[in-house]
Amino acid sequence: MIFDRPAFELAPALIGAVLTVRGCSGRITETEAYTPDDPASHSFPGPTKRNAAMFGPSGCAYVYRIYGLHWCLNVVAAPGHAVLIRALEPLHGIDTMTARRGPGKPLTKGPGMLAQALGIDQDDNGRPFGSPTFALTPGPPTEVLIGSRIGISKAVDWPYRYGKKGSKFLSRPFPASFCQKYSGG
DNA sequence: ACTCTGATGTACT
DNA sequence: GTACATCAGAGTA
Repeated sequence: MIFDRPAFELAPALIGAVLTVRGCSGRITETEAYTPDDPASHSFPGPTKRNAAMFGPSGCAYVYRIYGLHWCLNVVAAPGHAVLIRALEPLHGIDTMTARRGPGKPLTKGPGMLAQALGIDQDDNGRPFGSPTFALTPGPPTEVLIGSRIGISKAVDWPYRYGKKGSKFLSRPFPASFCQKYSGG
């Protein structure tokens, strides 16, 4: 898995990859790309205390708090680039994830939900992927849908949202999207 | 199915 | 003071 490349290349390549966090894992079904020239990106103003991990080594986590309540998990790509993990298909540790989320609640169909399900918080900011307990492993080639990003107010039309075609584990459907096949790596 | 709104911390003007 | 890369619950239909 090559992390040191633009986020709009890493983001589709992560669709189908397996994310493992301390015994819980899931197949990535939805991502978004954020780049330094993107007004919606935390890296747009340049390095700050919050976004420091985005300018650190590739292949590490960038974790931030959103709306005072939730954590969001990104994968650092090239410097100033990051990929937001927005949804997963749960694979292992489902009982643990259910305990963290609460019975009957969706586990991982949104960035805040999956961070809670996986137990992600501030302590994971800057942590490198590549240990047995914190890993990102490539998946098979996958058909990837492309659309515009969710929950932002700037650069609304940039086609930087990516999803696994046909997946039921998406935060929202992809309306009338492009579809392209990516090799999972 | 949908729309509306409250909750809450932090970075920024 | 304002703006968030959000979610859950209540209300309407």
